Amino acid sequence: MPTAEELAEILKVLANPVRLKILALCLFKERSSRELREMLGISKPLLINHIKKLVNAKLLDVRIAFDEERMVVMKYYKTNEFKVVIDGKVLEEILINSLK
Amino acid sequence: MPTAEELAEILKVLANPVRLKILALCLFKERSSRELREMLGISKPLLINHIKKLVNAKLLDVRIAFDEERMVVMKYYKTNEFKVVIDGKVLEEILINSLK
DNA sequence: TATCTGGGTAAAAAATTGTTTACCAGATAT
DNA sequence: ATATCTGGTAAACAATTTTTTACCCAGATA
Repeated sequence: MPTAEELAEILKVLANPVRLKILALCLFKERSSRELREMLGISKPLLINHIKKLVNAKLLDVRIAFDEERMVVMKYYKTNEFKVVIDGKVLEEILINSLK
Repeated sequence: MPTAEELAEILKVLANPVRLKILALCLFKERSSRELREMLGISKPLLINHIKKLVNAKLLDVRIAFDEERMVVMKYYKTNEFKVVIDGKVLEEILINSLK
């Protein structure tokens, strides 16, 4: 049973087309930073900024792997399974929580 | 089948605690501007601003009534029935639309 | 040496949102 | 006349979010 503030917070993370596309792209297979950048056509700091927010909200998972051959740490992103619903039932819960 | 931009737009309207509370308060009965202002403790222009966005997104309905006795136009707000879902299935649709 | 890859960050600019202040009309009441 | 109520709006200011620019590391390659 979320409060209006809590629900708004997660919706704020989802309410961005770039972040929705990142989640869509990492839905079936994990993607590297570079892959995402090329598919979305956005700058590195911008992608990292969006990824931060998604990881922070636990919508996106990170797997850190060490490439033995190239001696490089790699990060792979994959969308976490989630389901956010906003309907009358959820609003009713908010109403009850705000009255309390 | 929404695009990432379309879904983000409606989520942006929902991603605000005040607007979620307005929808919750107008869920079971229609409310006047004054009622909402007193229950939420916010200023008139601020309430109207939030209401505008909700009505614009078709999440909130307005009924305009003329009070014969007091010769005053009254507006009553009621939450429209809706259900917004964000999950793997929706993200998959976004993925297909963005590839197209 | 210079450039590429991988991983970033910090700060500033740009754009969007949220909120306040001040004002409008029309009718009623003091 | 002054103040209340209903319904607003328009402009300014504040705060947040998005995006860019510039910089950092290390290791491999030309």
